[in-house]
Amino acid sequence: MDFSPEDRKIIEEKAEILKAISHPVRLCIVNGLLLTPCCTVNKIQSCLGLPQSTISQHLIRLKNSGIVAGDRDGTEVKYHVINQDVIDIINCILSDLQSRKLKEAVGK
Amino acid sequence: MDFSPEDRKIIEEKAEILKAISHPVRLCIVNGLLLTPCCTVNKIQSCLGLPQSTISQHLIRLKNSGIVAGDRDGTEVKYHVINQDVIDIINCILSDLQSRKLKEAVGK
DNA sequence: TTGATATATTCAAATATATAAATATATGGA
DNA sequence: TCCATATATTTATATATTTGAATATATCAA
Repeated sequence: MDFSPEDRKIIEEKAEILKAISHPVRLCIVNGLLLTPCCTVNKIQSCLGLPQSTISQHLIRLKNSGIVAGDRDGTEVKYHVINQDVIDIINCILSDLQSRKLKEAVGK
Repeated sequence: MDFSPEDRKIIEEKAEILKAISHPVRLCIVNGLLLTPCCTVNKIQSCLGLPQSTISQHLIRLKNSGIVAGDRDGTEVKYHVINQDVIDIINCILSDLQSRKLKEAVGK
């Protein structure tokens, strides 16, 4: 168990990704964006019931970490997840919650 | 995309796990413990070249988050990973690094 | 241009985290 | 018991993060 500078760099990059999704609000946002891609800030805000600036700041954090990307559509910006590690991690640890959500969606 | 209190609780718990492994030193420790289980604090310390108290504190953080457990063996304490989510996540995002390490180990 | 809506940015305050030296505790052997 | 080794805890300091109000910007329509 010994790490080269290259190994350490990989570990630091992965740690940065984990840190970006390790906040409940951001994990919620990313999980939501996987279930319902192309949400706007407004939609996310009304789901989570937090101030607009708080949501915006979390989204920018996620964008700066390369986890989400936003496409402007008129006055709105639609976000979606672009990082495969994050997709894998969430499919891994939130699969139960996700499949339950999908069932609910079908039930409607 | 709407979350019940139960969903939120799940998300908070998972976020807590992610946060615990989102620090480079702790990610390094956990990754190392998966490759080489039952390391002592001393061994981890000499691998990472950090003060003993720093390593100990990170290990305690990991223990308090339910990610590792330590077994005392005389004066030593041997740690290993006990959290399946964490095992899955690391197998997911550090598989390249891990398989390289395993090859190196075989090559010796 | 003006107004309405959506999103981003700035700012200050509160809170949390990371670090390492110093110290304390635990264990086993002489 | 006393000593050596290993690990845990305390403490102080530095740094980072989170929050939301206030403000700024962007886009479109009238």
